[in-house]
Amino acid sequence: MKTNKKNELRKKGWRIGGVVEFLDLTPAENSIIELKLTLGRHLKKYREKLHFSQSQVAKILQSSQSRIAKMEKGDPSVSIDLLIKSLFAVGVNKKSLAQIINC
Amino acid sequence: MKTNKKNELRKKGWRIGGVVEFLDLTPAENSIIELKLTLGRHLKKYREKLHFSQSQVAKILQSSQSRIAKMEKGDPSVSIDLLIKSLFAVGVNKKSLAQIINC
DNA sequence: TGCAGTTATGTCAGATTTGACATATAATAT
DNA sequence: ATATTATATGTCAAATCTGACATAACTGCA
Repeated sequence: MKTNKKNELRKKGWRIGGVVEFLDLTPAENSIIELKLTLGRHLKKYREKLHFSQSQVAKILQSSQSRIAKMEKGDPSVSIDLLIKSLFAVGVNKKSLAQIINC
Repeated sequence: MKTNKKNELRKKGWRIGGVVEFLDLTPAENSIIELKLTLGRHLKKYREKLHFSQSQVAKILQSSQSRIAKMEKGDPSVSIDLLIKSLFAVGVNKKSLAQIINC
């Protein structure tokens, strides 16, 4: 992984786990981070397609505007669980989730 | 949702959230539970294909045998995060993850 | 410009998830 | 039958994630 890419992630708050701070991410770690970013991007896409604000989506999800923002921005404090729950809640089904993940 | 199906889930420890204990799950809630069960089943499938024991996989994942068992059994204490991390760690890629989810 | 609506970022107490452990049960071999 | 190895289940302290809140930054618009 290129160092500037890693710095970009670090800037976003990603802690590149403990001892391996200065080593490359494993493929699995990479995939997880990529996946979160992808899911967040698509959440935003769906929300915008529905012409909803983050606050409106937050209400539907019983969450908060700030958390929606974090999801869409790929904040490391957000779990894949929450991202997938949110996508389902805005009407994404298994099939489209699979497409999102595959891309 | 059929009552006996719901009892089956309840037996496994699923709490059918608070007030709606006696109501059907929302489609989103349903999808999440289904997804966890699917991911767990496939984790087991991959592990067995590799001829690994749960303990061996646990070591790779820096987890524990009991948590692997819980993942494979669809225990409600397991997150989608952990399931997906585990699948990646045993060699599943985005494409096959998408296939798993879609099925 | 100032204002209203929206999104971004930081913080934190409470909730959830975690690995680890003990121990039970199941499967397999000798 | 009884070791051995594998899997299942319950518990819990520590780690992580959550909604909520404050507040900053951005966006368009009168």
